[in-house]
Amino acid sequence: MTVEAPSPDAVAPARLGRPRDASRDADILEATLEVLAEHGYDGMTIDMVAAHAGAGKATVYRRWPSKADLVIDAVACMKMRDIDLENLPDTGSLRGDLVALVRAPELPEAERKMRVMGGVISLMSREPELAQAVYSAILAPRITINRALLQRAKERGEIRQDADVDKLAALAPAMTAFRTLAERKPVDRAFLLSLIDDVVLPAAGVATPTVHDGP
Amino acid sequence: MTVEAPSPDAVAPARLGRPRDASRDADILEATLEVLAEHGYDGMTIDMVAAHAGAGKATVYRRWPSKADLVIDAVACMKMRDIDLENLPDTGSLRGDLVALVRAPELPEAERKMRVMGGVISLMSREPELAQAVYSAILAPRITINRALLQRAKERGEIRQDADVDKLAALAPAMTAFRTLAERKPVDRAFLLSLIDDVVLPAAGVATPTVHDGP
DNA sequence: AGTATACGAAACCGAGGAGTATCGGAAATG
DNA sequence: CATTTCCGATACTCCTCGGTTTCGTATACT
Repeated sequence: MTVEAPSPDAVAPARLGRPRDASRDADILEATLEVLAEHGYDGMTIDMVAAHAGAGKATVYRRWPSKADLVIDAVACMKMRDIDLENLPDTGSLRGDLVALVRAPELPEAERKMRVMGGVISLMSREPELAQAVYSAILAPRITINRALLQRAKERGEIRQDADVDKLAALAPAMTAFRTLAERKPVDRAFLLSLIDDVVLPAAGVATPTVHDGP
Repeated sequence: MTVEAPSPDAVAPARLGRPRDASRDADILEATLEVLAEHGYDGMTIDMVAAHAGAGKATVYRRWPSKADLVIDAVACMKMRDIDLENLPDTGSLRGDLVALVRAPELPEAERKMRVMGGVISLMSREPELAQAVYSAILAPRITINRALLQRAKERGEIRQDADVDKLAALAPAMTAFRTLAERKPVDRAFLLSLIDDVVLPAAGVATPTVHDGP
């Protein structure tokens, strides 16, 4: 994304003048997400973001050419703080794996992701790049993890062999988004556990749906 | 909602001058929904709505005091064209009832409802009246119908006695909204039938999940 | 006819926000 | 120390859009 200035020595950019403070980038992106989650794309102004980041407007526009570019970048940069597919939970049972993904300290962050998505949803139709960023940063991580866990359970013979893994993998994210954005109710641990025990596991055809309350 | 002019004879308003053309109301509300579905709340301008309805801006503002009021009214007025709870389908089986609700000619209308909701989602947090209108006009009808059908199936002993009827009733609307707004894929008959057969019915614990293709 | 209002079209007003430019100061290079 | 660029702050331009008003015409009641 970043255009490199023409320099014969690519290793040492060695530009003139005061160098950019890289820490401002992260502050601005974080402020963007915060304002976005609270006010949505159109309710967010660059001044809000700058003030929230303790930065000047010029500092924002020196890094991103427009509001749209800033938002796309901010959304795309949410991707990282998630679980990598390498070390998934492996408790032996599908329920154990799913419950292991419900970690209380991450719930507010997950809920904010949903609110960010809500704040840009009406723009996604006209900005495919934004739609792509939302999908790969917010939706894909959870769906992909769920799919992997379900597929493993299927191969283990723990769930129905004709289970629709793709739909089941999207089930929890869909219900969570729905609850946050449409019903405007909180997504707490109880809701997620009930979702696992009363919807996902029964739909997957797990033999013994267990009682709530996890490890 | 309408304020009545002080008139001794309530039966005959008998106002002076040219009377309002009531047909403009419906045209403007319909135009509002159309523009809303395509551009979202902030992308929609009153001029767009007026042009789309073949009306003048003044005609709009003579009826609604502000853009927000117009949108709330337009959303609230979607409620009607839905099934009433009085004559639900009653085919004898839960699957039959659910499949009977999947009627091809109504799919585009249902999809537009979802896009309208998407265009307004970021505003629902700051406008409780709008959130209420969205819920009762778009979400509540489907959810309530599903809940009634599920409850009946439960009393019939067709589904698990410990099935979470409330969550199951919201399942299809949530997945449909998710598919339309987040995944941006079409909601066609095949998707809805697969949703019934591969997710809802298994989750409800129906004994024999049947093959796709309905009556 | 006379009056009062609704209609579509278009001009108009004012607020707010995206984006730019300027300023004094700070931090790097040479 | 000179130069160059970054920084936060702030003033400024330009344009869009919500909302109002005006105008010529149409349609009702009296």
